Amino acid sequence: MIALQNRLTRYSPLNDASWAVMENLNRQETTFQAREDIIREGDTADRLFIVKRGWALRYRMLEDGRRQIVNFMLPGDIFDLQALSDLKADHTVSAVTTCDVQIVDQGAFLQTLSSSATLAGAFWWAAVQEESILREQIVRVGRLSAKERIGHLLLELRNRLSAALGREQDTVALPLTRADIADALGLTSVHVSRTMSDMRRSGLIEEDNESVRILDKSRLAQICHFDEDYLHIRRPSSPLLDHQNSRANMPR
Amino acid sequence: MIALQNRLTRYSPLNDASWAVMENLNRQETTFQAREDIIREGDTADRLFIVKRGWALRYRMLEDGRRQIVNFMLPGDIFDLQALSDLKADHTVSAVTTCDVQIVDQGAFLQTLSSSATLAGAFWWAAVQEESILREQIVRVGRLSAKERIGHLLLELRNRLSAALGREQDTVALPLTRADIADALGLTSVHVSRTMSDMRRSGLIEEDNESVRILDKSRLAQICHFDEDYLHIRRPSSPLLDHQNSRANMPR
DNA sequence: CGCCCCGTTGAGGAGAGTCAATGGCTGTGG
DNA sequence: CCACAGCCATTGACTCTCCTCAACGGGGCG
Repeated sequence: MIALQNRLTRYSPLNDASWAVMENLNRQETTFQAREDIIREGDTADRLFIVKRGWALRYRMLEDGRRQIVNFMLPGDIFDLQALSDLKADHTVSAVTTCDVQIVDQGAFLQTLSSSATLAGAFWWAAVQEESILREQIVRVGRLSAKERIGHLLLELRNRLSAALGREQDTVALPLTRADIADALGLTSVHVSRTMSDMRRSGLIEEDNESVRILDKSRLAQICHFDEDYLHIRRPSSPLLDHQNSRANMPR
Repeated sequence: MIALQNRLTRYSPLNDASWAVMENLNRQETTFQAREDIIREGDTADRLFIVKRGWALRYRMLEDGRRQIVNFMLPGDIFDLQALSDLKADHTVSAVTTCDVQIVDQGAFLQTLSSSATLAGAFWWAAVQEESILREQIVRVGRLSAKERIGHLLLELRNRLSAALGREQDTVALPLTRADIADALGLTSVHVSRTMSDMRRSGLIEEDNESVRILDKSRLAQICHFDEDYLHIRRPSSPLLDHQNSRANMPR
């Protein structure tokens, strides 16, 4: 709940009425077990999902067994907002940990957009950020070395989790195996293991029981070409968010 | 014009009124020369762009000179729709060839969405497809070999250009250097050159003066794990597109 | 004509992959 | 309570894809 609240109010405050509307969407909350599929390739994209607790990830599988993780969904993240289209999903989303997910169908979503411009703005921001994360993932996988990719991902997760929690954290619970990290970064689990060991030895990170501590955020960011402002988006005064009078037809 | 028409009417026909609205947006059309920047890193994202003629590309530059091309914009493509947020752009868009670009500001865009649900739907679809292309790029760069990446990209461009032209084409003009292809795929121009020479020798493609001919689409698709249905999205009957009565606040 | 950009090719090197073995941890069942 | 299976992280040895550096040649253009 806190995570979603932080997410939705990140760019503009929500009044009580808007919040009440959100609460109202709460009817269909489902818990998925770790490794359980939330969306399967081929499912029709006619609902959107909000992570209340736990982690999920989106991946695509090749016929020969290769897997590419496209992105991670953390508490407070709204996903398949963009995909909402009644098309068949071309990827699978599955739970990393036990995961409480709020499922919102199209109708309810459209109602929500109609009833609150503030909420509509919040959803819009979530979508903008989602695409920004995809672009960053392309740069990471396409042009960074193994060490840079890992550090860069850790910093992104650190920042996103800090935002969800509402306070800066340098130690983050990381419920991922080496194979998960490898499949997200276009590497192998063996090489991820080697590289993270190096990073530990060189004093960049510490690891302890499924959690990682970033020892020197600025140094790591510099090494990995991580833009410290990335996702630290301050609220601009956008007509998109304040367009009470010109109600658009297009959701989102 | 044909390209944009094909794009906008891909999923649902446009009536004359909607089309008139589109024409009306035509006021601010700009021509960019090859290599000229259309959007610079740091620019405020307060306009959207429609490619009328030519190619453009979006890239991110690292301080040490590495470049990652995030995606290509072809005739008919609408871009920065998703980014529309008054944030500072974290990437640059520049023209590949001489490029006619229609620039639409936020106000005009919102007006358009309000005035035509059909157009709103068309824009929505463009956004869905844009994100789908980004996800595909992640899989390509993350998990495919050099040969697979190149073939996969060629097939995507072939299909997108065919859609823009309104008929299937196996020979496509490819105004990209080896370095461009390399920076899109996370390779070096030397290796792209070598690999494409191999592909020519093994009878997968032919090249002639800035254009590529795909000799056996099915075989190439199989080799590269390219989903032939990718982007061949048929129009589903989505409430999102027919929601005349519940006008949403959120643009797009 | 000469410059520059681009594609190509060769030689050698490096980063990441493959295969395989080991050891720790956890869960389970006798 | 212990034995064993299964999963995961780690490490070593070796391989291979892709990179780096460099040279050469063709074509466009001033």
